[in-house]
Amino acid sequence: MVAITSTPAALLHSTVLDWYGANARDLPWRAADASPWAVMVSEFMLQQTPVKRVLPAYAAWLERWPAPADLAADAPGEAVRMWGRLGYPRRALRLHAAAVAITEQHGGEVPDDHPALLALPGVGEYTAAAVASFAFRQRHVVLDTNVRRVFARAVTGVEYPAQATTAAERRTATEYLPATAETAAAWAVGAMELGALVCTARSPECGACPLLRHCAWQRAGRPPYEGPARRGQSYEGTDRQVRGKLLAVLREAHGEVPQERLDAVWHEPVQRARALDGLVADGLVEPVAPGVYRLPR
DNA sequence: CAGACGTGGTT
DNA sequence: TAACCAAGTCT
Repeated sequence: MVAITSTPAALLHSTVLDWYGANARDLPWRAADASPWAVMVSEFMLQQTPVKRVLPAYAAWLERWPAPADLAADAPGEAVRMWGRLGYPRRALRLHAAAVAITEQHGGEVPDDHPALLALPGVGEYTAAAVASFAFRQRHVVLDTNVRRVFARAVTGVEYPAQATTAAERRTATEYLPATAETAAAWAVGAMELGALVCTARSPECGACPLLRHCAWQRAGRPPYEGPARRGQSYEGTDRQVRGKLLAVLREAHGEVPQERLDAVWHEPVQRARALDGLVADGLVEPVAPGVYRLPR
């Protein structure tokens, strides 16, 4: 049902809420019994990693560590190992550090206020708002890449948002933030879902979009993106690739690894050494003796 | 604040 | 195929 409303924002809200009610995916972190910790785990994993790849890792993680204290009691290296091939393994380290902070400073319960969430390792503006909104049903601007794209198109009338989040975007998102907490929380997840399923980056399904008639980009004739080339993420031959190969060996080793096993993953010694040093500096790898390494204890 | 930071799927 | 994209954070 669509509510009779008087403002454009309220119309947008009810339209998206109705659409979400009929089209939302049945994701485990949205289940009624998903704990705040489960929501937080999902948010860490979903930072730059697609839902499909997160699903199995999320289930395995929570089975092993159902509460923050469970993870905090384990070695950070175990978090890195469980992270598997989700990518950006520093997130695993930060999630472990967040679990320690929650255990030591918050009695083992994920804090429910935004500033406390923001103070946790690996929790930035988006994740703090997302956990506060999804887990605690609070009223926050939840501005991720999906919501930014929906705003860019439906409100601003351009195909893509700027590379970095601008003050203008935050202003727009704040203007459109529903007044009540429950509606704001529903709007946050609904706008994200719309961006993820319909208003997608590559080929949006405008024909199936509930905002078709309200969309400024549509009204403007869907003009193509004009800004500077959106820089790709080159990977082949980068330190990141070497780090990934090194860490993969450590993850699968379940113990100490001699230098020669690491040397085998990359031919170029200078870059290889730089990558390994970087992993050590980041705390992802621990030197135990000259020429011997392992995941952090 | 631009750039670093993994990995795999899609176009 | 190379480029782009995926619920970002940190420095």
